[in-house]
Amino acid sequence: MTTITARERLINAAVEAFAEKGFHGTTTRDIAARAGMSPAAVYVHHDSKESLLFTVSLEGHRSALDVIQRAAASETDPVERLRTMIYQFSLWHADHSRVGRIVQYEYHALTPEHRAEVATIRRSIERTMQDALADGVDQGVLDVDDVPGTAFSLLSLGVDLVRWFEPGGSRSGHELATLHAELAIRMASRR
Amino acid sequence: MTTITARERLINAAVEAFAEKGFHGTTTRDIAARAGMSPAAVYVHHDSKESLLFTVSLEGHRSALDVIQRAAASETDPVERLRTMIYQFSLWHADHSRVGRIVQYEYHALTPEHRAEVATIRRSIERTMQDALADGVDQGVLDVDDVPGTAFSLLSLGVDLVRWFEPGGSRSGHELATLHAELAIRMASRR
DNA sequence: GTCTATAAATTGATAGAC
DNA sequence: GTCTATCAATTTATAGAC
Repeated sequence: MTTITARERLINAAVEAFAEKGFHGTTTRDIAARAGMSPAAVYVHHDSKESLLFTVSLEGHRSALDVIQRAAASETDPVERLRTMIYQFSLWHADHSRVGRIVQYEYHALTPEHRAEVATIRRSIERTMQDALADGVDQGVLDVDDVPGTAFSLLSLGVDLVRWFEPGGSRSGHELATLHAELAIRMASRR
Repeated sequence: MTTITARERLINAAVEAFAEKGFHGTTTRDIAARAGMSPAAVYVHHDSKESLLFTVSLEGHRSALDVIQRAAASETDPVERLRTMIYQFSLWHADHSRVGRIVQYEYHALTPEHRAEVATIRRSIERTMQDALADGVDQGVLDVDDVPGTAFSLLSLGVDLVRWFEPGGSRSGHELATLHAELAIRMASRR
């Protein structure tokens, strides 16, 4: 049995609210109401509105990094590894589109210190993607002129999902992730 | 000689502020200060903070649509047309990254009526891209399984630039747009 | 740990003098 | 068309009772 603490209820409410209205468009009253609590209850469990954002953003960044690192480690063939990495990264953004929106779009609302902390995770994600491309080029299986630029572009496919993706829409996350993986291989494989 | 009206000064100030802090994170006092005016002066030239956003967003959407439509009309060969469309669309997002950020990320801050108006422009952009792909497939020059999905993915390359692009950074808009155009051809051309 | 009540500051927008 | 002054509402966060 999973017990949901008041602290977690507030985090879930913050995810909903921040994803829907953005950090600055969300009031602490709104978060409290979504969690079924009074405005004052927020501050019993969290220091500030920004610390609530940081909690969500940090957890989201860690989860996205974990997904792409696991995918990178799961395959040895560079082409299949690329396919899995892009599939999983895009699928994560579809399956966690609300958290993903907060991760990607509320980055500037973090304090400088908190922003610096998630920035290191972002760099790890980018490096993981670049390393996978560079290794495929070294093995003579991939053909990538501009490794950093192509890595960014591949990640953009997943990232940009959160701008418009709605669960229950006409396309499933699996469908979009499969398309992205296919496009990624065309972008990076030898022809 | 170009005369800049007070109204335009306020629009430029709003572009800066909205791109930097988002619509809800920007105060009308901030906009006024950037334009070198008192807070009250804003309302002499614009009805509300949201109408300032709408002015910027509408003009931005129209400009982006214009760029991709001109590019589509400038070439007849489907491959070269695709290259030009993606090059120009990505270049526009790099050259207008602040307006682009407002176009893409402050869409939900518009009133429902204003949002509906820019939504029709968005659909035109997507249709222009889809038509170009479908025509190339018909001519047997492009190979695209999922035309709507691929069109979205191609546009994502340019759109996602505005999330991180800074003028004067290590990569020029031309460089990125050239890369995107090359990747687009690999994604959509017959192999 | 929850609430009601409220402080203290900020916000979008307006009034009215010049 | 600009300003100073200000209103009315809202905001983040806290105080203190239970």
